[in-house]
Amino acid sequence: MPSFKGQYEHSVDNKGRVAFPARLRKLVSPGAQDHFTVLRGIDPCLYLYPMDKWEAVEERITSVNEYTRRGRAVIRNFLRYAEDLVLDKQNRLSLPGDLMEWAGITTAAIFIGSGESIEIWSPEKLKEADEDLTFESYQNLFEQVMGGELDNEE
Amino acid sequence: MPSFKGQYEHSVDNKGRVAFPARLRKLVSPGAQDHFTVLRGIDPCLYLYPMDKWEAVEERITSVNEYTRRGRAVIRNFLRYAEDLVLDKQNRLSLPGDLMEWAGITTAAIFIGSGESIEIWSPEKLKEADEDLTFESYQNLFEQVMGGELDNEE
DNA sequence: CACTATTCCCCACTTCTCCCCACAATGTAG
DNA sequence: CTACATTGTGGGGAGAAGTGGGGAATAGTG
Repeated sequence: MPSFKGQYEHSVDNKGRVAFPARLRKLVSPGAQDHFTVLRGIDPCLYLYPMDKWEAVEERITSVNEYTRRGRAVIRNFLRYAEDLVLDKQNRLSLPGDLMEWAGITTAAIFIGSGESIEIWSPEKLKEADEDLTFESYQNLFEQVMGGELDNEE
Repeated sequence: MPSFKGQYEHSVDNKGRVAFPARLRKLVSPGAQDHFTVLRGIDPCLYLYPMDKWEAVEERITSVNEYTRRGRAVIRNFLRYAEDLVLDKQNRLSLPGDLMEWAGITTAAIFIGSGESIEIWSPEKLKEADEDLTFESYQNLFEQVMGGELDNEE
């Protein structure tokens, strides 16, 4: 199954709806049935998982030790900002207001295909995050990925 | 399977379409089924991978840990400038507008067979790159890379 | 129960993508 | 040299994708 890839900007209408990019839709497994889960990311953006990929994430989170305060804190703060979504008949998503606000998304959103999941950024926040992404750092990144020095910690 | 080789210039029409060189098409494995992935290169050009070759790249990228900010950044910034393409019925590619713009491709594109992949250059950028690399310095480079220190870094 | 707010389906319109047709240029076989 | 196939190039047009708004059904509130 091919990874999500590419970046696509779409406008958010005043009802909080965003078109889900058609190119990405073609990469969603039919098994996901237009069902997704969004949640806060560890960067200032939202993560969007199609249903079938989300199941793996749930397995990961349920494997966290729930009998420590650290473990409970992670579980609590991970899942409390997660929400299930379904595409409407026009292939749009209604992003929850609190998540949009947290991610700084107002009139436009940028979808970035990131392998197993999709990131949703406000254009402004993405621009900030991109300030330390020069062409040179992209070249280094490229060499890492293609060239072989990928330890799984990276 | 033979390596991609040779160089072919084709015009880009005002819909962003470029003919895929017939000579190269004959070298694409039937398993690729006219499917390709383009992405930014580490020189100011685009890289084009037939599907069967690209799959190995995806395997590498999906092995990166997606639960760290560093890993996320690697995945995001690598895949966001990549896009899947399919040849149309006239054996043409529709290059994405943002990638064309980044590579400076407007009315013409030069395909360069490069082993496992194909490079796509704007004629202007290629000329600049050629001017930076005289034949003499190419001779030295060639000897270094091919003749001697064959570590996988170069 | 009445009132408000929200959700989501449907419709309308614009833009874009891609299929199809056409044709010129090049290559190939007899 | 001629006949025919392949390749490269361009454009028209059907259908898909993106965007916005009206309005019915649903849920939340006092």
